[in-house]
Amino acid sequence: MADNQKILDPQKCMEIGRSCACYNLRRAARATTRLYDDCLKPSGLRTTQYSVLMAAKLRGPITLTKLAQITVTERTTLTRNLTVLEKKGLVLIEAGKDRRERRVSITEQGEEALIAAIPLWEAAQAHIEQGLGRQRVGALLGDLSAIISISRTPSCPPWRPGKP
Amino acid sequence: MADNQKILDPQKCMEIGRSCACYNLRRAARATTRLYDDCLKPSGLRTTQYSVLMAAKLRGPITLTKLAQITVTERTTLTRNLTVLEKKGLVLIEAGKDRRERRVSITEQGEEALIAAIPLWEAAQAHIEQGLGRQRVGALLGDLSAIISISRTPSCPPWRPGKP
DNA sequence: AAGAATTATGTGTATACGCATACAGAGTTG
DNA sequence: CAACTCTGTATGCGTATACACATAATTCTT
Repeated sequence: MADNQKILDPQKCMEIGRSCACYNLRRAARATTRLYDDCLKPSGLRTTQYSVLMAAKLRGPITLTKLAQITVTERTTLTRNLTVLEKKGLVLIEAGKDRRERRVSITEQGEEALIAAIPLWEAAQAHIEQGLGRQRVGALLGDLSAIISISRTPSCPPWRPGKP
Repeated sequence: MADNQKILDPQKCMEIGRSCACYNLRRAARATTRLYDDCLKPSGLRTTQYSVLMAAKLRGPITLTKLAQITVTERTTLTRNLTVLEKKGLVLIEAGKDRRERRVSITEQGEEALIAAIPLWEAAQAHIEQGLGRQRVGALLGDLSAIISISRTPSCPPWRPGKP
């Protein structure tokens, strides 16, 4: 089987499009984001903001880097996402003992925003669970966790040059 | 069960964070995107660009709106994504008979980019399939398709005001 | 055929995302 | 303590995402 074909086999392309984990995860993420964003609209929060806020609530005062690891977000992305929440007064960002650190915590106003958002989130989540079935949703969540772990494992060596 | 609590139950928050379909889909999408982007790096294509290019290849000359539906992307987002590919000379965008339409097709250079990218994509995909198992990947793909359909179904009525 | 409704697309604005790079504080070593 | 390294963040840049709104071309109505 010659790997480096000069001509693109339509059959193969079809199969690639159908089976690509990343493509389909991104499509599904976009679709669900629109649903959740739409449901959350009355709260003034977007899904991303809701998620970060919830993580800040749960993990209490936490450093940027740790919060980024939990949410599988680039540190630099999280920095800017948090800026939005800080401007809205929903989170507090302050220096820790180690003055390099920035510790994130939820504010009173942030908690109120969450309280308002939770029933809206429940509607979106219920829509998914009713459509797919709770069991399948559970299986999906397990697969997603596994996918995250696997994606973080830096195999795929020939194409991950790293730092020489 | 009082729905509108004044206090956030940590237990409940934990459960929400663990079970939110959107949050976990987005996390997984970010994780896989980094893996695929990393593998695709030698080709000069990002995952998004690779996917759009592949769709353009498969669907031949196709209008923006239809391509947007297939890729589950906002039309306006796709417009800008295509601009990047057009600047690189990988796609051609031209008016159709109906002069409102913009028809997208892949160029010769675009096909060459795909040919170079496919083995890199295969490495990323193989990494996922080896880690999760082909069967579980298959189940996941099915769930993702279902999630997309469900998310597009505009139930969730009280929170989708629509146009009055 | 003039006007209305519909369809296909583009722009302004704002958020979300991440790589490369820079910098500042903390720890380590001579 | 000076120099080096390591760690935690921030900034510059470019791409990705989508809503609200605007525009142009087609189709429908009367």
